[in-house]
Amino acid sequence: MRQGVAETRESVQDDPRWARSRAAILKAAATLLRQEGPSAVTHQRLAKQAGVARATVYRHWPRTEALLLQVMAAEGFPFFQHPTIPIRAWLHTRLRELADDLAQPAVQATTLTLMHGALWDRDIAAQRDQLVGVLTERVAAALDVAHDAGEMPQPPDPADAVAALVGPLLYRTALQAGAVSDTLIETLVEQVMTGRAASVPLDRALQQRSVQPSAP
Amino acid sequence: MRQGVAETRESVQDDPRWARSRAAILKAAATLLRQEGPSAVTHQRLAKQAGVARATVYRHWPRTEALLLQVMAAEGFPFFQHPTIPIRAWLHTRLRELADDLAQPAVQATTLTLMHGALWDRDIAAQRDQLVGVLTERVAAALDVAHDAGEMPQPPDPADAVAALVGPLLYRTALQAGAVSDTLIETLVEQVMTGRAASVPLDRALQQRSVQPSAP
DNA sequence: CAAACTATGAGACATTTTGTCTCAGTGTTG
DNA sequence: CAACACTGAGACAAAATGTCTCATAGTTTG
Repeated sequence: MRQGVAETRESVQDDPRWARSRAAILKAAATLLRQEGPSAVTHQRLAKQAGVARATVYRHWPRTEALLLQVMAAEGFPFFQHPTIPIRAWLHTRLRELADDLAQPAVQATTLTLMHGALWDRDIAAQRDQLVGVLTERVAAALDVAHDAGEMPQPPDPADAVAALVGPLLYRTALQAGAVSDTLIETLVEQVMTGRAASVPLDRALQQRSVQPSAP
Repeated sequence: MRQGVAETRESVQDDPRWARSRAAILKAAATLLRQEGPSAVTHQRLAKQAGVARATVYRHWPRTEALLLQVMAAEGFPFFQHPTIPIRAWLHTRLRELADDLAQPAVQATTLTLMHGALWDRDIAAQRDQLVGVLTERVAAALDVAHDAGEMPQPPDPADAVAALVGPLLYRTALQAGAVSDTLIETLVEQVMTGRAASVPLDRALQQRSVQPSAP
């Protein structure tokens, strides 16, 4: 970028004009994604929405895919951190936070665009894998705490536990288009914490993990 | 359609040429969706892929959105039919079928496009609601059978049960990008059938059901 | 403060894509 | 065989896309 001249100061861009444009475009991208979906995130629409010139959008993000990825990555993931005992109560609170977050249209837009786009875009798939990895690690840590505290008989497979806890929230939010009740959360926590059913000796759950996108 | 002349024979189109073109375009749409995603499903790409003229694609589907919806609706939903006792075993087999289906790239493409597109397209949202409705009804029927057979202490809320059963499969398939193990299925079935945790007297689960798309 | 930078806005420009239309050719039906 | 209807090929205007130039103005440096 930057007027064709090679970068002078590393890759850090501290020019306030550049930062302003970047912020405006990012905000515009988030708005367009939320209101009309990824297909509305074009350089032309972005320029109009952000109040900048079309060329400026091209200078910042030659490819809109990278911009969309930036929007999805910007969210961060402040959930399931710092487990405390009893884990049941902690889990309930965290799942409630996540459910409230997933109730927001903007979050639904980024989450589903991430899941959807990962099927065909290698970079989006990497972003998705990273998010899933973080989430699994945090829940695994919490389950360890619970087991150490004697709150669980046998620690389940972390990946399975995350699927059993978060999967229903996703289903309720994205497919049933409804609110997550505290009753549902309570049921899920109790089910997972009780550690019902078979343990996982040779679990083939993640055997084909992290598949690459593109045509099969 | 049809050369500008008003429709002569209702809306049924039995001309073999028309049927051939339609089938070729539908097949092309499914292929493009699976391999490159919804953004690749344009009239131009469809024409090339289907081996028909561009004008023909416009004649059949002036809007590609309707075509995509057709592709997603064409799948049907042959799952969770005809419950038999014991429901545990029946549920296990049905969930295995669904998981195997969800493992296919083509099914992932249509399913996630349905969830994703429903956020901004009213028609897609309707299609999604219909799918969810059918699924919930079938599982509810199965749970009734289980309860009548004394297999379950207290019948859970059907919507919650579906979320608890199918949600994890979706999470494993679409986010963790992994295979669904029989162990996971067994765990899920056991958790739901045991009817652990609070019953659902005044469940607010689906209070904001079937929200309309478009900008918030 | 003044000069050297550097991102921006506005627009030109060629190219591609999109949507609509016409018309001759041909498969289909009666 | 004759009337009908869909298709393919292409023309066409409009819109979108990607790249470029240059004057202007905001920013940093001396």
